[in-house]
Amino acid sequence: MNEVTRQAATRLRAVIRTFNRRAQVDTGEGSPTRSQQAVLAWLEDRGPLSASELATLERIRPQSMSQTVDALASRGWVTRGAHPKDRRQVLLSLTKDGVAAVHKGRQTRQAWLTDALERRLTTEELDTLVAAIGLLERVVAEESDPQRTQDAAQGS
Amino acid sequence: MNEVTRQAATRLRAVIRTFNRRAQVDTGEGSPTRSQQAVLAWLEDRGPLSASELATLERIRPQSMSQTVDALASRGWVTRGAHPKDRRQVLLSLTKDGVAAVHKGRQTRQAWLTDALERRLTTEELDTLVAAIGLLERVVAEESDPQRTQDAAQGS
DNA sequence: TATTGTTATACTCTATAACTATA
DNA sequence: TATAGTTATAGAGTATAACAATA
Repeated sequence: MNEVTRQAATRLRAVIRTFNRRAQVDTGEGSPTRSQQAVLAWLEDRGPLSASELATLERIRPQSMSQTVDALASRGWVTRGAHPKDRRQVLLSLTKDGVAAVHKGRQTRQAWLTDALERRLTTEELDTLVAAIGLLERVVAEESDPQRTQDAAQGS
Repeated sequence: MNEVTRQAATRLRAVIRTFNRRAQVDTGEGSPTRSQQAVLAWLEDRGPLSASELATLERIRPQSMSQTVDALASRGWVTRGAHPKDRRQVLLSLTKDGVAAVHKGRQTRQAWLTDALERRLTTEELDTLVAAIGLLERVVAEESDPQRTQDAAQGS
């Protein structure tokens, strides 16, 4: 094991830990929680999805997703619709309020970060960061792990 | 607001979200939980600390830290000792088992990351990442915010 | 039988409120 | 009065177990 790699891993874990602390912004009463925000963002990005698909995307159990979806439906941010071909499935769709909520939530959660990036990095440093984000996306990408292929392939 | 900054922020938040999912490795029965691991790491790094100091470092309320400390003491990973000058304070110290636990926990939690860094990045790309980690450390650093100066200065 | 979804229950992490002991 | 620490309680987020409906 390369020592440079080991140190990079330690520092990366530490700074992401700090990042996560900073990211716990107070979003106020009317805003989605973090897990709710994630689900709303998936629905905005990919359109109607089933609870199973959302659970796979978020890498949590379907039972856990069930509760998040329930909360979102109670708030009027998503509606449940029938799947055209498979009556077991329930397709979740964003309502108008849901779209507004995800936009507001994203703006609130991202404000501190865009502010910090603007104020604390030069243009060149921002370029370096963007390049590194691309590398990180590669690093954290899912393995083509035989054990998880089945799950990963579920999204129809 | 610069569009490049906005997109960088969105991608950074997304990749860190994925990172966090990947980081939720199964550490098994005998290992510290994530919050326990963090406390053990602080004690290893800085020596005996009070519960208040640990709460400040972790940016959580003292009442919350109390519970984590309680769990660590029950496991025999930390011991409570008297503060030499202030009898209100309780100084937490790592036991031998605690040192072993934090080492094992770090190794387990970090394995997937060092592995992925080694296998998916070239040496030059790793350099870019390390440079970006330095930038991120600056970005997430705490403001010299007048409202929090008192808290931040507590660590004696 | 397998898959989708739900309900019940429990654990981790953190929060607020209220309290004791010490400064 | 202020600070350090604790106990009680609650909510968010996730897990496993058990079940119903549909494929």
